[in-house]
Amino acid sequence: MTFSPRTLSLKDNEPLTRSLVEQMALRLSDRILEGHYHPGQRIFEQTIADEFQVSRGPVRECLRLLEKDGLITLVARHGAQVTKLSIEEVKEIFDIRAPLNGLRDRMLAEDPQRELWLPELKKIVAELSLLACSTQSADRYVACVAKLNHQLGVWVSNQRLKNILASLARQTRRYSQLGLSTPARRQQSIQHWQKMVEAIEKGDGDTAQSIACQRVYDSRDAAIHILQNQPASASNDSPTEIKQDLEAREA
Amino acid sequence: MTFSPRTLSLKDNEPLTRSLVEQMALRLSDRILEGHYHPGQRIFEQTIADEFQVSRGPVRECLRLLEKDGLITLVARHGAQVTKLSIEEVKEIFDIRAPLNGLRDRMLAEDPQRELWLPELKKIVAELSLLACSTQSADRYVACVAKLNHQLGVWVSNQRLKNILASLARQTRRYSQLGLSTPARRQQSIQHWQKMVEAIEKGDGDTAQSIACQRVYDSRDAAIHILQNQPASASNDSPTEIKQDLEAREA
DNA sequence: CTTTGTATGATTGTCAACAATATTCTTGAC
DNA sequence: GTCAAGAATATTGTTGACAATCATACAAAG
Repeated sequence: MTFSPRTLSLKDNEPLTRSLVEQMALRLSDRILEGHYHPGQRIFEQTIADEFQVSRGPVRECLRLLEKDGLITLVARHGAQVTKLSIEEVKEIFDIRAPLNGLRDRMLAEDPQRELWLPELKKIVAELSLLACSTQSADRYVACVAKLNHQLGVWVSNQRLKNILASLARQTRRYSQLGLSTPARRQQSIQHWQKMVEAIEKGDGDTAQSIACQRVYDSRDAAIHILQNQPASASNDSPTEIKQDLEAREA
Repeated sequence: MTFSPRTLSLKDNEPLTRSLVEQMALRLSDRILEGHYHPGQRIFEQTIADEFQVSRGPVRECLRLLEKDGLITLVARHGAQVTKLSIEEVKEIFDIRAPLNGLRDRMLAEDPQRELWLPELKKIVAELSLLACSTQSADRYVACVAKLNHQLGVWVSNQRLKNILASLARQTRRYSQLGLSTPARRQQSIQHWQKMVEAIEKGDGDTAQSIACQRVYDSRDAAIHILQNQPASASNDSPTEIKQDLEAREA
């Protein structure tokens, strides 16, 4: 049991530059984002430890990381549960994303070396335009927007900005999808992106910033509108989450 | 040893709503911010554990928290050291603070209930004006600005924004002080604050936002200017920090 | 029928010991 | 004197066990 647990208890092909705890955090956050756990569901240390064939120590550190990332909520002497955001909290996060996306896109528009990555950007936006026309490809459109945002993060020089934006995007992933569920919204979205490319090409930071800001506010409003009309997915207020406890246990 | 370690190993008067780990994180970050540890200094788990009279388990969780807060840097299989920021990194953080402070002050200016806290705000700004005139009270001026920023955080409704801003402010605390070291800069600073109060009183979100943004950029430029002319405090590039290791061990 | 107290199990919080790795020190050759 | 290899030490990574706390179920009293 004790021979080289770091390489054995997880996928061997993953790089060892990341610690065991960080690898677990990555895989756990994937599970949460893919909907394997649902909001409000409790997460038990021993369960996770068994699944990863690790003791509870590293699991606890891992949960601290996920808490700081906003994906789970830790209550002292009660444990962890997948973060369940109220409509107000979703709005809060989008409100923060707006000016930060504005900053990012301004920096990109004012990047002296933007010629290096502009072709790649145009390619993705073109791909996006095709998907936007199709009426039934909401998932693929969302995936492409995610890819686009990821690439923009790669090209931006401010590493901390990149990390904060990635964290906020993760926290609102499921709600961003909501905002792009109608073809009309996707049309609006693609127009924003096209104008963004223009602004970046011209080096117009002001325009790029305001477009980015507006784009986030539009997703915010669309998401909130849907959430308010379908309160089932965000208003389950049973205080103790008993059913979900049982689900977690029988798994 | 085992009788109620949670209340015994730390100050008894602290509230128990916070876990032991969070209490330690608070006290450790205080130490870092007060300069008890200097940038680049290594932090050993066992040393901290001994000082707080706990085992290394909680200390490790605590260090994970501080890492996410940017106060320490964790390297796998090497340990923790107090984060040492390059000039570029300091600039990065200020660049993020600018639009977020802008958002905060816009939200404050557009708060329908701002009448409730405006008098208190005016009082602090008045206090600041007095300190700005005095030529030798840099420390007290900095402290007052910190109090002001803290209060603004209390009044803003977006909890996440408040937390992110607080974290970024902590990371740049020692550099913000640098930016306010000259009386001229303090004069510039107080003028910004006075215009801010006006804008908030009028409910002028646009102006409040742009003033806040400019205020951060001014501190950024002042801090960077000083850092570039006094590179001693940020360019100690000895890779292993040997001397500081020794200091830490003999303590 | 509701409520209160109690017992029981489940879960988190902490610890001390061990394993694995990194660092420092010593020794020796050149 | 400088460098390299190996030993010794220091430090981090992980574990299993125990203590403290929480939640639930159940019984008894009102």
